[in-house]
Amino acid sequence: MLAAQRRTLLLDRLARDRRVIAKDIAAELGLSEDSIRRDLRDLAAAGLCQRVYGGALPASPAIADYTARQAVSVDSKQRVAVAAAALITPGSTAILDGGTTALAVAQALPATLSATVITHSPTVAAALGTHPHVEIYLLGGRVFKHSMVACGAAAVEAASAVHADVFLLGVTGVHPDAGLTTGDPDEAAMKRALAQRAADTYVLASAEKIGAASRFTVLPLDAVAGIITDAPASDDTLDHLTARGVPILRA
Amino acid sequence: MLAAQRRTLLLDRLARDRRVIAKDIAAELGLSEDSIRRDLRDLAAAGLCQRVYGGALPASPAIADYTARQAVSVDSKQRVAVAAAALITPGSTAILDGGTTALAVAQALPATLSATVITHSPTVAAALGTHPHVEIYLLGGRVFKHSMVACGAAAVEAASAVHADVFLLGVTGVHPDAGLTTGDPDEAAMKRALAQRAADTYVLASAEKIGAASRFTVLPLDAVAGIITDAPASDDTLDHLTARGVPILRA
DNA sequence: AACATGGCTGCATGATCATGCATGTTCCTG
DNA sequence: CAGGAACATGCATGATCATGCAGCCATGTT
Repeated sequence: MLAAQRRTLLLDRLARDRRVIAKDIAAELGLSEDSIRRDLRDLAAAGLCQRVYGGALPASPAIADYTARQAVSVDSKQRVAVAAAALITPGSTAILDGGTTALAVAQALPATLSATVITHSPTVAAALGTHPHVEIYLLGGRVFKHSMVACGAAAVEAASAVHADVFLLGVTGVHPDAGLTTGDPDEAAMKRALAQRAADTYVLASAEKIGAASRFTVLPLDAVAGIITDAPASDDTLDHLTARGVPILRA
Repeated sequence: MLAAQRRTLLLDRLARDRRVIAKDIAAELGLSEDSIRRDLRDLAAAGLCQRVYGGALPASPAIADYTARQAVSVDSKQRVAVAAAALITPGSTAILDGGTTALAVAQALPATLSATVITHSPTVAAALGTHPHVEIYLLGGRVFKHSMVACGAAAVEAASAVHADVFLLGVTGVHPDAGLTTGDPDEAAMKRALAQRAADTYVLASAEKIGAASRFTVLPLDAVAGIITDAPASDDTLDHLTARGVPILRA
């Protein structure tokens, strides 16, 4: 782990847990507390966190949000993202959903990839800006702040004009009965509209999503071409899904 | 392996793993760490990655925007941005252009601002994500990579559906004869369409833009409500503009 | 064929940085 | 107020870095 990565890890934890304890992080990373303290001191000097006795607190909600975008490497989402990125083949057209996992997919695309990516997420589009050979098509509309995606009637309308080979769909739950779910009705409608515009829909489902269900159904399970997950092979929910004929792609 | 191939390999690894460690890559490719370091140094200079102690990290979109292009006149843009941010008043609706100066405006908005911002730049929209009370409306279309804004027929069409109080327009040149200019015809058309949708258009023009002219005219000088600049008060070009009745707002 | 040029590479050098430990200080808790 | 935990600081060590230099190779020129 690079020292610079450790700092983003600290900011990430800060955003997630709303606090950081120097001793715990030192033990977790196998470093001396001195190094962690030095990091926290420097981050505080840069205004990125607030130093307190025993650890640190977030500097402000805005900063915490900003840093949360820079996810740290080898975690569950990253594995799923790398596997999903392989589905966007050179020359193809893909629809990329919003959310943190889809953002990780955008960042995991090889820098040399030549393809067309359609997205309703400004964050994803911004991340794709560093890929010189990726054509970006942005779907506009009212931006739903929680997940930073364009939703609503205008966005659905804009989606109706596109066609793609694959749609990489992010959800908050994959459940044997409830199907694929998310937390907002407008978001669900937008995802549903996007699924209709692609030949194949693949679901991005890091391990914690498997077996979970949110309030609004996006699609039934049999409407997708595959579910990409890093959940362990012995997962009961996955066995149910496999029994129903839903292809599981191991990340 | 050619040196150029090695660089693309580094960028791909960076996308896949979210980091690169100089020592590991050197061992893997059978090269000295010096060569890898040289590569990373050059890639960082090109804005394609971020050099850190021990290796490199991916360049974040915002950073790529700033470093790759005008790392110059950052202070100048910042002053203009702060002055322009004051034009987006609480409760109003503003159209915010793309480009680095407009991005600076987005970042200069107070965190407590309650307003509606319409933009065709995914980068600007992403930056506004941290403002909890700013309603974001995204205009979609094909994204023009150089300045990261949606352009083309679909974007112009989407623009026709909105209405705003002010439009903060970014240009590359403000010239007494050529008027307000930019470097791309589609971009110019999009900016023109946006100007029609706002009651007042203000131009973001940091000092180096004054007196410059690019190839495509966006608007004549008398079509705008004001030009926001930090150019010195004794500037000849500004005197010409003032003589023609164009209001100058000092940043 | 002989030579010059320029890019790429590896090595050596001194500088810089990250880290852990020791020391003395400050802070929290009971 | 006492004990212990957390802290800042200085220092030693090893890793990493920038720079300059020399060798190698491909290319183009005489």
